[in-house]
Amino acid sequence: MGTRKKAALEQFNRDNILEAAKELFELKGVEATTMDDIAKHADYSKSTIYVYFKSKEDIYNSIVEDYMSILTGEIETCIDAETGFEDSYYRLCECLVNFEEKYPKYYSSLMGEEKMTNSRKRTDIINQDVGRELRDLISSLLEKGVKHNVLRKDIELQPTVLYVWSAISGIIQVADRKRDILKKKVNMDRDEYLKYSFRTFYESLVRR
Amino acid sequence: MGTRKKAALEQFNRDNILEAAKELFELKGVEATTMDDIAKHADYSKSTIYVYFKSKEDIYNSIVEDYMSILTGEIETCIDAETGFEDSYYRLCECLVNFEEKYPKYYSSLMGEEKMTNSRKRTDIINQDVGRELRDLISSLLEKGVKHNVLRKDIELQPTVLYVWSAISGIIQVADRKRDILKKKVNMDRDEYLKYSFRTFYESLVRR
DNA sequence: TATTTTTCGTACTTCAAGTTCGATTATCAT
DNA sequence: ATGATAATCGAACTTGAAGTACGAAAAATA
Repeated sequence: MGTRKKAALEQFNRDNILEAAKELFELKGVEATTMDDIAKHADYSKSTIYVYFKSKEDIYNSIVEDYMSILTGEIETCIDAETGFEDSYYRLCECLVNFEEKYPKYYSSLMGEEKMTNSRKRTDIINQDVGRELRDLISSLLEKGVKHNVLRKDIELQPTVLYVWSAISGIIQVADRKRDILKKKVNMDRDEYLKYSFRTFYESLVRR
Repeated sequence: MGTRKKAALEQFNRDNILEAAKELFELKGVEATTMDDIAKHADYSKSTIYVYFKSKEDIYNSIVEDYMSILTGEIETCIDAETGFEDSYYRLCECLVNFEEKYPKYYSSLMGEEKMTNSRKRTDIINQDVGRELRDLISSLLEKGVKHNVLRKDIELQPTVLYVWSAISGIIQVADRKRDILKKKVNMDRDEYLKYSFRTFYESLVRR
């Protein structure tokens, strides 16, 4: 078999397995899904699974990487749009919110939490490859703000990239986890709260 | 034995076990610590451990609750101090930073992340008991701001409690996890970055 | 058809959580 | 002190899942 076809076939198998795993993770949760489950559902023998992935964590990480590039793509279209700073900012927020709604299971992994295991070995892919793209995107968002002269003059670009990222993702996380409290104590639904928070946060960035 | 003495003894045993578990969790990580390890190190038989705690997760959660009340206490002294809004705000930030430095292993659990397991059953204790205290403390911080007329007039108290909490904890989390990037790309050490972020964020709250 | 590669199936190993239960030891009430 | 009650021990056991081993079967290739 040509190496070309062979590689494609390998990719096909990997994708099948990942697809099956995604479905099960979604359905029963990551912990509750066993390698036997995945094998059965993907229609491979367990041995074959272990040919393509060296561990369950390996599978999980591959899925996270997939989602990471999807998210990066979506953010790119938000920020690259031909609009001003304010509009792009809100689009970015919206994009992250939508993503968190669609893939709550993966959101925290993507936002830089530990991977599956509690081991301290942090995979560098997110921090260095795809993460890089993200930082560049936010950086170009901020540059819009500079160009249109709406950013506060004392804003420094590089640290603000991380600052914006961390605050927005923190806000979304809490909005998800404290739904009850939002409802009961704050008397707001999640969307209202998010809108309010993003708007308030916006004020920390722009001239008034 | 009087029920009084008996209860005290039970507490004593529980505390011993928790103490041993804390040490091992610190030393080798939570996942890597087995129940046998804990039993041996605490000098009880495994059966006895299971008399006092129904699972490893139970132990972990108890430890988290301990730290939660420690943290709440520390925040209380920060905010109750006889100082103005700005000062209390920075004290709160500092307090959280210190805590994250001292107990990085527990920080994310305290901040509302999932517990040990990936199960969706969220323990309500944090959300309803101790979490309540925290929200009250931040609420009283904000009231200081209102009283001294430094808060923006369009700030609504209740949602802002969560807003402040989520942004601050997000900032600290990222500052910890992206140390490398801070150093290499932003050219700032963690403390500088935190100072910068807290100051910038402060601007989203106050009149200018 | 012969050879090599991939997949399969089954049984195995390992490891840790949690259980069982009879034996042992400590506590207490009389 | 002694017999009853309760707490602890220890050691073997069960369960469940990750990951491995390996020969048999099937598929692709030459």
